[in-house]
Amino acid sequence: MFRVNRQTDYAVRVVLALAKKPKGTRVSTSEIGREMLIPRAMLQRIVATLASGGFIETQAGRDGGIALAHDPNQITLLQITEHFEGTLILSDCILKEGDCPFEHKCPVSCQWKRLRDLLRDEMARVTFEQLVEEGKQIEAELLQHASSKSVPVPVVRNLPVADNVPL
Amino acid sequence: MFRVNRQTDYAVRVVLALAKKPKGTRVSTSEIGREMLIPRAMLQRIVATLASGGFIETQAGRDGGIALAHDPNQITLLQITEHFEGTLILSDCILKEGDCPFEHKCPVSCQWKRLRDLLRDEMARVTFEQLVEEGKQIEAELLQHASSKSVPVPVVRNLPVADNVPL
DNA sequence: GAAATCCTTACAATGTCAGTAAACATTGAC
DNA sequence: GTCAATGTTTACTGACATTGTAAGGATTTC
Repeated sequence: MFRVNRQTDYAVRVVLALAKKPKGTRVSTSEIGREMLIPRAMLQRIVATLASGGFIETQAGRDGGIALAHDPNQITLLQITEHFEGTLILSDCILKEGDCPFEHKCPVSCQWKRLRDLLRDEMARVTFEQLVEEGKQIEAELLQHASSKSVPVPVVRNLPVADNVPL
Repeated sequence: MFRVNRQTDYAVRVVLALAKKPKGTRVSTSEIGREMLIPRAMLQRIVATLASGGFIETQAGRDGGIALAHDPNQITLLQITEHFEGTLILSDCILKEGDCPFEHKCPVSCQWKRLRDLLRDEMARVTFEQLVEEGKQIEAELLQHASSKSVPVPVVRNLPVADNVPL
């Protein structure tokens, strides 16, 4: 297949939930679990992993909880993803030097590498500040169209959508 | 993780091997297996899958073998990949309508969708004709530098490499 | 009919992932 | 100091996908 683990999805949701709140707001894990519909035990590991990556600050004990360690505009989708998935790789053949019997002679590995760099670059541009903003826009659109009959479709602004894929 | 199956990698190699040869050349599976270092039993399945996708034409019997069904410039990396992996998906949350409890309210799914479209678009631009050309360029560079001391590093021409990824 | 080839199916070994559970450590309120 | 609420860590299980092996069947040429 070709997709991020569910754990990573969950982690993104957690960071987004924190990014939505005023800076420094501390929230208990269980509260986030309720809000974001994440199984408790999974969430425990995710929180620990986020903390080990320095993305959140944790506070044990009564009234404890977690809070973002940085501004949402300093945290990118790439950072969270790679912290949970490891460095992005589209094909094993560029994983290790010498792992592929064709080494540098292979044009395919060059392309996989180029595509990976492209994807990484793009993911590095997506900050959680941006995601929060887009979330607000989407909610505004939903409210605006609430009484209309048409189904509201969210639009990501200022971002060209590539749909000119042949075949 | 985040990578294509080995089977897909193998399949790409098979198509590339065929694309390198003069149009219509028929090659036996076992020969490709030797050339591309693919386990025999795996290769059988891969060839069958390629045939079912209409990418190759097969001929049973003595002097049989496989040949490309189309020009290399009509076959893209995306086609082969999606035929073996299914439609590209970066995150499950955009897999099915109604599968994600947040539906369209979620800015994250919008981004995953945008990134996926970007990647698909880029992969659709990579044809096997291009891969063959790049392979020739790489070999030429290798020959040119064969007597020099520097380790030859292949360069993909006219393709910007995104390495300005922060952090 | 025999040999070479592609096609299909079943199966086992391995690894990954999602989720559960339980014990532990830390903190603040009383 | 004790207790309760919270985060931390580890072990385990079941489900599933992936890789690879093996065997038999179908097709074509000689």
